[in-house]
Amino acid sequence: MLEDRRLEVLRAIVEDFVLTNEPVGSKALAERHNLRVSPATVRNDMAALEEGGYITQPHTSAGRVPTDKGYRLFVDRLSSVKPLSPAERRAIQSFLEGAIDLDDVVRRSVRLLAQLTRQVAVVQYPSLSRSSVRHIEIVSLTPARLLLVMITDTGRVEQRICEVVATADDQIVADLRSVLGSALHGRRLVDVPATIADLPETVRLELRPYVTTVAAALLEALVERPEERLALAGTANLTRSALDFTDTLRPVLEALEEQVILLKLLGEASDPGMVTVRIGHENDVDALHTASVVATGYGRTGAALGGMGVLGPTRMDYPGTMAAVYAVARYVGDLLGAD
Amino acid sequence: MLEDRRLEVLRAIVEDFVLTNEPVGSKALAERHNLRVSPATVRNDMAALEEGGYITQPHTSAGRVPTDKGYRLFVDRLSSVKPLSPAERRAIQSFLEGAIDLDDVVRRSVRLLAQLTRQVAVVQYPSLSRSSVRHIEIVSLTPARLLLVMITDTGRVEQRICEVVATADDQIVADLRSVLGSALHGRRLVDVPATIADLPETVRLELRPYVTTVAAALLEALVERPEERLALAGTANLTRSALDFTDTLRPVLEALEEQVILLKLLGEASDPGMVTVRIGHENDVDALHTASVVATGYGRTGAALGGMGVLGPTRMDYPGTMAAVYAVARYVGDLLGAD
DNA sequence: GCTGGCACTCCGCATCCGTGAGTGCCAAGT
DNA sequence: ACTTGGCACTCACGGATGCGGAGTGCCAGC
Repeated sequence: MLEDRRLEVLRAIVEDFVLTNEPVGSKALAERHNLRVSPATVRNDMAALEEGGYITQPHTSAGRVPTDKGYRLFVDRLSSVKPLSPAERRAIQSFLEGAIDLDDVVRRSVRLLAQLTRQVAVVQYPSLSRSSVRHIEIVSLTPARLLLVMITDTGRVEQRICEVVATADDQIVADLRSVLGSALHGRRLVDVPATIADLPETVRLELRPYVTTVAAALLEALVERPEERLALAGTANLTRSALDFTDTLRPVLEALEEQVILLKLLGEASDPGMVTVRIGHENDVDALHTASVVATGYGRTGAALGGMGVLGPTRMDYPGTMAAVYAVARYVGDLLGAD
Repeated sequence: MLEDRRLEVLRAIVEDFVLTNEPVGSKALAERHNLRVSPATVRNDMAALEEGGYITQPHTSAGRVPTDKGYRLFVDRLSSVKPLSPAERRAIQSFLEGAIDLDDVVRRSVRLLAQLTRQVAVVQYPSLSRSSVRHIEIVSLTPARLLLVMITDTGRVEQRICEVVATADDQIVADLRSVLGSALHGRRLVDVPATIADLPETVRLELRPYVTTVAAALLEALVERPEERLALAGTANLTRSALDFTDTLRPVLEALEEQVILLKLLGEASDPGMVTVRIGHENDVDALHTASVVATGYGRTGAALGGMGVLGPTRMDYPGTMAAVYAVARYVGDLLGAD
């Protein structure tokens, strides 16, 4: 009973603080939420919560503010999923359905997410390593220069130019195409290196050097570029919450320019259907110690195509944000999965 | 003689203000730059310059600050081109030479530009409309679904999925490929619509519906997407100069998310070898009235592949920025032109 | 037309309350 | 064992005040 009320107080603090961005005091709390107890009682509970490290006061005799730990408890135990309104769902659907290709899907998703949450949104392109080869094309640009184009089942197109030692005539290019095509078609990208390793030995002698070179180029493309692509939107939303420049905003903007960091944020949360939240110091990147990340994966359960999520101040509407991220990820997953 | 000194004073004001970000007064000016006249004289000149609208004072009895008009005069008549140091040139070259493909070139350029200028950098991908077709590929995904891939001479790859009414067997796909390939190979993209308009009539009856559909899809891809791609970097640099949030930074960040706006900024300055500067209110976008844009085109003179540039506060090191933009554009142009 | 001198303006900074919101603690009530 | 009202205390915030200094405009003299 007592414990229950304390949690209720914490929830009230979080909700009020998220709403007003001002430290919340005992009196206002007792009034606005019908806690049916006096401010004095609330004060006692607050003292206990502060003792436990869930809230803190910016300075003596100011209201209380949730700590990272407080938000964590809120997210884990106190927040109920806030379903989107039918209007929102329809908006998502219709907005995404207008997309004409993969690029467009990703760009639309990221903008949508940024608008819905009023935060910074990040969407990862379908991961190469998790998709498989739909088609391989080889085009000769000049006799000694080949262009390899690889198309994945998610619609991603990767290209790479490759120099061959001797000139390759049309027959050779055609042969190369068929050799690679039949060897790789349908393979998952992670399996490609193993598959092409001993490919040269299986072809006639004349073709061997070409296959070797092309295989090497392909390998290089796959290794040198586990580089996943990302789309970003809504950075302007950062100005909504950040209060000072050099301490808060700059480091975050800098972090957002680092693909590696962003990928890390998304990567650890890649299970579709499961929205993960990382709050403040739970982010191991220093620059993001005052930020929270709400992320999930999209695609088939157990085999995510990529991740998406939003980043905002710890003071954030978690239920709403989580709902939005979840919903968009689902739609995008359906859209790309159906292909 | 008199006129000369006034200009010299203006230059000194601009240089000092860019350096210190503080209104500059007559005394400091007379000391730091060897003008060989007394502060009082400088004051007279300043009064004249203010009269002419080149400088202004934030409040009575503060130093002077250049106006947009003042910067304009400075850029047009007072700034000498500041050549990059050999070290910088080498850095640019080696940094760009590591690029492995078009995407990489663009990404590297934009980061490089942001670092060199410490501003926000924008680079446009080689414009579709100005490049020509190197190769067209058609892949059948499912019998009724074709994937069109178009590769341009700048290395850009555009793709589009296309549904055909009846199923297309391998023979048909091969025919389609050869018809389109021979019709379009080497054509400039702007000429493609005209070329494919009457293509259906030239092929055997059986093939006609397919050609019609595919041609329509291609057209759609070209029309619906004059959409040029852009890369952006260095937004964190905005925090260096902007002083308040909602009035300065937010609108700029918002503007930066609008492709259309960015393209406009670059588009008007697309002549390679010619660096254009747009200062403050010369930008017709309201949000950028306190910003300056330094831009140029890259590629062959008279036939630019795309634009690139940086955006920063009007209080900016114009000579240095212009030199950097110019240099990077040249290298990128060479790199892509050589292909 | 340049220069020194002088009075003037006004920003920035520090200082100084007064106010009020909010707290912690305690003693009394249930 | 909780809850409650009362009370003294703390401290950020905002407005008022005062001061120093940088910078200006103007004028008279060189």
